[in-house]
Amino acid sequence: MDKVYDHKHVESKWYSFWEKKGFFSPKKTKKYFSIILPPPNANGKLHIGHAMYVIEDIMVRYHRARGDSTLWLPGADHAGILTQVVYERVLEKKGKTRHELGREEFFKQTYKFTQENKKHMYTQLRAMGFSLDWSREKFTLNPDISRAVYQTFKLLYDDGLIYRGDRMINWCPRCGTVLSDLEVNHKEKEANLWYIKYPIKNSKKFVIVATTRPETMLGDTAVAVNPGDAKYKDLVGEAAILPLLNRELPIIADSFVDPEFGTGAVKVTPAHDPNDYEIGERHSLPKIGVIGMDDKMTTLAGKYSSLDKYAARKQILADLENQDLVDRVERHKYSIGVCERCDTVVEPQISKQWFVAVNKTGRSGKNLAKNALEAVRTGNITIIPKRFEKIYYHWMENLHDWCISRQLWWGHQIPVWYKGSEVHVSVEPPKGSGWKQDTDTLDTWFSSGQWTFTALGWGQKNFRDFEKFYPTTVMETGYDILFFWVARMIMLGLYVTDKVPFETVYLHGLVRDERGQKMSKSKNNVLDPLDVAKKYGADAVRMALVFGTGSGNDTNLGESKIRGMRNFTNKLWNIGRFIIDMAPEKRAKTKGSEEDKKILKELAGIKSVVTHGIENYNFGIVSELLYNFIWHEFADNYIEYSKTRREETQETLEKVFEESLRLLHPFMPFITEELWQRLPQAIRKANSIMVSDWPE
RNA sequence: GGUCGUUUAGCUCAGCGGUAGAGCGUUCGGUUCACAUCCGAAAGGCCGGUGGUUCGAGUCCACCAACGACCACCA
Repeated sequence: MDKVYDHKHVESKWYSFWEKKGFFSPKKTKKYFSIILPPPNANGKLHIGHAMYVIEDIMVRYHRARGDSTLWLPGADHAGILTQVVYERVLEKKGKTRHELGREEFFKQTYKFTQENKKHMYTQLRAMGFSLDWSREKFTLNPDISRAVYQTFKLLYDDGLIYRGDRMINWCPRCGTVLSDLEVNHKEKEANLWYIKYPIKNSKKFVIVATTRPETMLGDTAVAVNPGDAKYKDLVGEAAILPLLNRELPIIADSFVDPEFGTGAVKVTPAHDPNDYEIGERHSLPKIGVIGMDDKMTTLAGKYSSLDKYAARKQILADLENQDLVDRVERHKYSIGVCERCDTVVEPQISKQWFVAVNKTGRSGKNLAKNALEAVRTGNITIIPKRFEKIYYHWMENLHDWCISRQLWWGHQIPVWYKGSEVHVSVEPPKGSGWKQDTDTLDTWFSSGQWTFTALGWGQKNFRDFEKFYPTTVMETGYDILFFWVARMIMLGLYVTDKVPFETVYLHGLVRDERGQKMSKSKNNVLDPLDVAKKYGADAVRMALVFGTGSGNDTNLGESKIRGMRNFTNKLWNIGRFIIDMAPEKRAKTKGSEEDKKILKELAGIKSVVTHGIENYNFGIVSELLYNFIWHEFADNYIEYSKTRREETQETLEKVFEESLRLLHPFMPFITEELWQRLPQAIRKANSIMVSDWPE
């Protein structure tokens, strides 16, 4: 054995050994343990956050050693809007647009793009040592998955829980699609608040309204005041004249209006503001769309039509100034919605879209949000750390209907066909001619929300895995997608299968750089998991990611920590060298000295602590204790002690080392396998540490 | 506006009721004898602040402060 451990000669060798032996597939035993890998987006390579999958690998390797029928199922996500945006950027560099390619060709190219990324990502997952069952690999856009997703759509539709309607939605003018509320980020901004004078009909007086968006005034259909506002009491029922267009606007009373804000009078634009939309509904106001889906003013905007909305704003303000209708301007902080994927300012629009009625009880008696809340409240699903349960409740209790249609080309096309006024919802296209399929695609989270059961074969030809491994045992993912994904999986899982999709949700934190800053290319602080794995070994990277971390908290990771863990691999290696390479020729019976008793007692203690720790998701502590035991108890104390009496300590050395390797294997699979294989055959009870029993 | 989290050694973080911990860094001393990716020793903390509960509190409770995150339809 070399003096220094070289992971390069070890890691890839063992991974292909395990894979060839079929160790990643579940054995047939009574107890099941399953985790569905949160599918990484197939539009790039893996980042350090994905390396957190190591937590899943630890659980999976542990349960395999416990003898459970253990499945860890890999897959990749087509990631609808994000992938479309990414591939559009690829096209942009070639000076092309998706419209030049056309829908079919764009889809074809994007598909190819994702398959290439996928292949590369899978290589990366293997390099990290993740013991995934590749024979069951799935892609969210596979035809069989698509069929299953269509079945769910139909179930919900037939149950009255999916509907199509004109609603106020978030529109991204850049992406050209509707976004769900979750896909809109709110940014705090300081902007002008313009106070505009609206003349009162048959009077020389004005009512002054405040707005941050003067261009929307062209779509005003009322002025609203608070019903209890004495200052405007006499105006209610009167009319104001909309400047520039001279439209008559009723002055109405609505309790939404805050008498303390601005002037206490609000312009109402039902077509371009969610609150105004609500007011409009309550008072049956007309809705005049003056901003088009392309962010240019429509023909309803009169002389401003075809101007970009910001250009229109400028012009409108100038025109108002000329008529002396701008009372004053204040600086004002407000929050503005932007597209999560491209940062473009989102425009509220009224548009016909497909929605999931999350708060409604269907004919089946099921209610998505209610049932999903109950599952956690009753403890059928446990969320770790516990504080996220409260966050989950709060979100679920305030859910709005979920818009699931997207005007994208990349995704599952909506399984609805139209012919004239007929609407046909089904998995297969309807028979007969003249039917045209809906051109929209489904929100990517609508399909990934079903991943726990579609990936296991639900609704497909081979659903044996579903019968065995569903509900899955643990869902391990980042807390940042609790709403996007976890909540949707709970809703759809319960709805479709009548069972929880998983028993436990374990949420890990985000990986940040050494100083706690978010990793980003512009800051040049990005750690590529494969780069560091190449440099220090995947074992070291894995250990560094869990060592001394608390669940649900963000973890700061720098190269120095990984280096420290690499040093630990070297320590292990040299312990191995000492025990294996430099074994004494003869052995004597163990006398059972105080030192022997001490190390064996400590070993027994560490076994119990590690077992409990893994069962209770305390990976940070467990890894730290193992590290300290092996280095500071075993190496620094017992091995030092053994040096002067090798013959009578060799047996204990081997025993403690062998068991330590098995305990450490879920964390550092490669080096533990390598060293374990070098131990005397007599003390190894399997042909791989990966399939040997957990130390009892 | 609401909710949640964080605040412990120079840096990054564990610990969450019983005499202050780790990794990295720092200082001093070690070249045969597994490992300098090492060994031995040491310095360094009124565990954010103020009250309270307790025989006993980084550890539980209340309030405060700073930082961070998330949610939210105030023009």
